[in-house]
Amino acid sequence: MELIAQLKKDAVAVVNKLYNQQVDATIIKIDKTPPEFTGELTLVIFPFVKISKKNPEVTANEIGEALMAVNSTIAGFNVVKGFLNISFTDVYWSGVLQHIHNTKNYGILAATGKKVVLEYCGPNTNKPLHLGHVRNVLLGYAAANILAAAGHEVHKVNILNDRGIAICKSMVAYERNGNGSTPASTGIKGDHFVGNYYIEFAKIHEAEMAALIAAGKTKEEAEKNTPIYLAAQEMLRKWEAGDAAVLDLWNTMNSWVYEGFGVTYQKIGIDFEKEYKESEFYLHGKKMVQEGLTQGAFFKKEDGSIWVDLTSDGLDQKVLLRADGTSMYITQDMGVAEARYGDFKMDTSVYVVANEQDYHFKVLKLVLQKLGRPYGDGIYHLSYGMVDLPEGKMKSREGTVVDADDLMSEMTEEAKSFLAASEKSTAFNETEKQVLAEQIGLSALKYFILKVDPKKRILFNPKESIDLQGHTGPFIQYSYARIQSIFRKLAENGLNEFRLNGTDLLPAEKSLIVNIYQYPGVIQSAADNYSPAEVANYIYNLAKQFNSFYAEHSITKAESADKQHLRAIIAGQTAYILKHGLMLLGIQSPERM
RNA sequence: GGCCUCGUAGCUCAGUGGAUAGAGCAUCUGCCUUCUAAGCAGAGGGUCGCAGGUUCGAAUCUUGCCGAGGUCACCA
Repeated sequence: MELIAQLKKDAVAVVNKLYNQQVDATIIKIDKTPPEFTGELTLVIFPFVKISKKNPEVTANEIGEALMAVNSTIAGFNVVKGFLNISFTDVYWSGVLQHIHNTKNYGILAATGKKVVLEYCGPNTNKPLHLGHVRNVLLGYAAANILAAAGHEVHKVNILNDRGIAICKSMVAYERNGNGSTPASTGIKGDHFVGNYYIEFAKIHEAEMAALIAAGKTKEEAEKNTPIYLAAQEMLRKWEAGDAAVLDLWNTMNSWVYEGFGVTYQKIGIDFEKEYKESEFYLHGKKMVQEGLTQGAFFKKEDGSIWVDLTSDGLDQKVLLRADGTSMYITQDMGVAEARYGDFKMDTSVYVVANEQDYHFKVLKLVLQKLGRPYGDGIYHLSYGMVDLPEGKMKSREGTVVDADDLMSEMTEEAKSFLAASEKSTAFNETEKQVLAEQIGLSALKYFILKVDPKKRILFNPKESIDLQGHTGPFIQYSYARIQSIFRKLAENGLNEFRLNGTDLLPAEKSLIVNIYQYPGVIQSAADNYSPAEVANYIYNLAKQFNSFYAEHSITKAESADKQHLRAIIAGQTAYILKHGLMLLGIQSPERM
């Protein structure tokens, strides 16, 4: 990065001197030189032709000559149309490599002192996690890692939507048809067990609706008046009233769900520093609404409901508390945000939530700002596109929901059969094969999702399994594993330490160093943009570039000892970045595969 | 209808003011007595949704239109 900054400075000085001007750095445009041209950095000349009053080629040559005179790290330049392609010396790039080689934790940026709380996952406690949650948690976990690598102090938290009508539906169905069975007695994972009763509820509800419609009710009337729906509403009222038996069942069923979630979290490889339960904070949210009313930030309508007027912010009026005093969805988020600030005093609150809630988070931020909360300005909604199936949205009623646990198992099986079909299958014992298949299968799944820009929707076709070759996680893992194999071979010959001696670089060696040099900048940009996809695409390109190098140039049988050391260092740094980058994405790097 | 997001190769995606728009999958052709072929090298495949505007220069910024999705609930 300092390379570009220096070149920019030099360019400003040179242009001002050559053409007797006072230009500022904003008109300097420097890009990475595309691979089909010689050079590492390119200065775009077009902005200067008005000043120089000469054609682009002449201007470029003048500036190129002048730059060489002031900057001794520039080895040469070439001019193509309006572009000045600049090459730096092999000595310079060798020095860069040496510096990186000496840097502990290369890619980790200096501490910023900024505290970030990142909320992700946010499951409802009435059913297991599905593909949508998978994107959420992969994105959240990776974003948290990247923000931490960029120097922030990051705290990962979960929000459990543990109350409300949904869990009551599962509870009612369980009371009717559960017959005292438990996850333990049935051998069913807790979250799936409770989810089954949610499905059970839907079935009963549908049957009862049909009966009501047959008895002459409209669909809308029937929807709200089936005996089981009324029972769920009654259950919710009792819950809010603190009915002991209802609370007991609620606690029991939620504990089953949490146990199941824990297994899924572990399998997918995510964690939380703290979990907030909606049930514990929604009451505080109500107090905040009352406070806002007293302050005059909110207003009360005749029926007693409390509203916020956001029309001056380009939004509408929004109800915060119903006339009967019961809370809204937004109330819990207010309460949780307050509690969280008490816990962490964070500068930024990142909420990883799908883009269907864009409006909600605009409102939340404005409401907290109107309440004068110090954490209001720091609210950031990391909004991501939904995961769609070829038929459109996932619908539990149509059984098209892709279950998170099933999906992970399927990918593991996929990797397992790929391995079984390979001749290197014999190199691993059964336990190793199982571990490897999980690492590779999960890698394929995670990379498939993370390589896509978060804000774009993802199309997932369950019929076409996720690839294990090409632009995939396993490709990057494989590139890493092959480099490790090189180091095992070198170690067999007693070579464990490497140092740079000669400084001559082949173009392929130089361009790998240039690419390695980009890594901290990639982390910075990925953190600024909350985009793990930037890291994912960068490490893919690095792996691809290295694989190409690998096919052309041997390391164990390099032309000279100096070349062997140089390439070992390049390979070592490449492997380090691949592993580190994968780690940021929540993907493991097997040493052999 | 208002607002928001997206539209790039047959498919899945990169590319947010610079050069002849790039990868992967799929199709086709080569490469394993040489560090792991989950790899490498190459071929074909494009009106960057459409039309205007700004600019020396537009996939990128802007306006309009078309298409897809989301949202505008006293649901969460």
